[in-house]
Amino acid sequence: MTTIDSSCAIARSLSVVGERWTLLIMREALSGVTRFARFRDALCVAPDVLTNRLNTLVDYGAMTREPYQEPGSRVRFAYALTPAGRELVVVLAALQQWGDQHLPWPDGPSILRVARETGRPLHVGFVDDTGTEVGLDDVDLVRTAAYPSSPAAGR
Amino acid sequence: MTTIDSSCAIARSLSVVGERWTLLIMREALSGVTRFARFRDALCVAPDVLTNRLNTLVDYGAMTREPYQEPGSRVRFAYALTPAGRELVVVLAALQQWGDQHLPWPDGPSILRVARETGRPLHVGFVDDTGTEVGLDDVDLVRTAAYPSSPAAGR
DNA sequence: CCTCCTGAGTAGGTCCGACCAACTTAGCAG
DNA sequence: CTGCTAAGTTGGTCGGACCTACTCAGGAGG
Repeated sequence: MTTIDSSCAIARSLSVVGERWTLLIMREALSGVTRFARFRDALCVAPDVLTNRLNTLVDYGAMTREPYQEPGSRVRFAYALTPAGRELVVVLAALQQWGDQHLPWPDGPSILRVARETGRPLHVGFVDDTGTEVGLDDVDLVRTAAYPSSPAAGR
Repeated sequence: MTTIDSSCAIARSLSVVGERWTLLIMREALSGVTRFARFRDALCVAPDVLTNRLNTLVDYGAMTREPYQEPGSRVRFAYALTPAGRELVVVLAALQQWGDQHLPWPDGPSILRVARETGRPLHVGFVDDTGTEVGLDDVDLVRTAAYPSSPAAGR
């Protein structure tokens, strides 16, 4: 996936988070995991692949790699989400919502999205600049002048 | 990706749409593409890979494969989005929004999301059951009883 | 009739990346 | 000085992505 230079924002995002394991790594990170071995053990992902994915996440600003030192231990490295990385919760929640609806699981959802303040259930949707929600059928994707006219340029 | 039987809805969704090309195929489908050759030419994807991806999308209910016949031509097949497939616009828009914000492109966004009725710009976000938007920091992901306790079960 | 063209794939070979297991390196604990 | 652990690196295998060429069916044109 070397399409980071695509004019399509979807393709650019996918070049960062579209490889295998990456979004599952972000799921773990959002639930508080920061260390290499915990990612590896939680996901059973091969260490070389994990190294690779963490590096691209750091390279593109979704995570930071920072040394830390627990008392009585040597310096180690922690992977922390950046604000940009934290915003991927929208993508993850959208995938989760889709999976819950269209690929249901006998026991029901294993994770719910609720508002921290009110406890109300949440869903992911489209909102306009006045804060009112808009249904999927009212969403229009319009091309700007930046849209490429040549074929295959949207790759 | 044979994790369609995961208890995690994110992992299940990714087993359907998480492979390379799949979400780009859905992007084309959402902009009206229905035929094999048009997908292939728009994305420059290898035909065997395209066959494979279209089949899994059909298998899991995101698309249908239906024969059609243009006058003066033999029967061919069209790939059409199902309602479930159309709902993936939320995932695509979330990826697009993230890419526009964090991996910007010199010419600016090539596609905008606007409300069909009002023309107002749209973004993807969390909405509660009263229709009010909730900021990312107010989103809480809570585990239900269906959440697996064994390690690596969330894969 | 024979040939060409087009749409929708299938088939064969190459190569890269995921996977697995073993090894490494650095520091602390006993 | 021997283990133990965290955080990787390295080497080999194998499946899937990739590219090219081929197939197959039905018009259209000559």
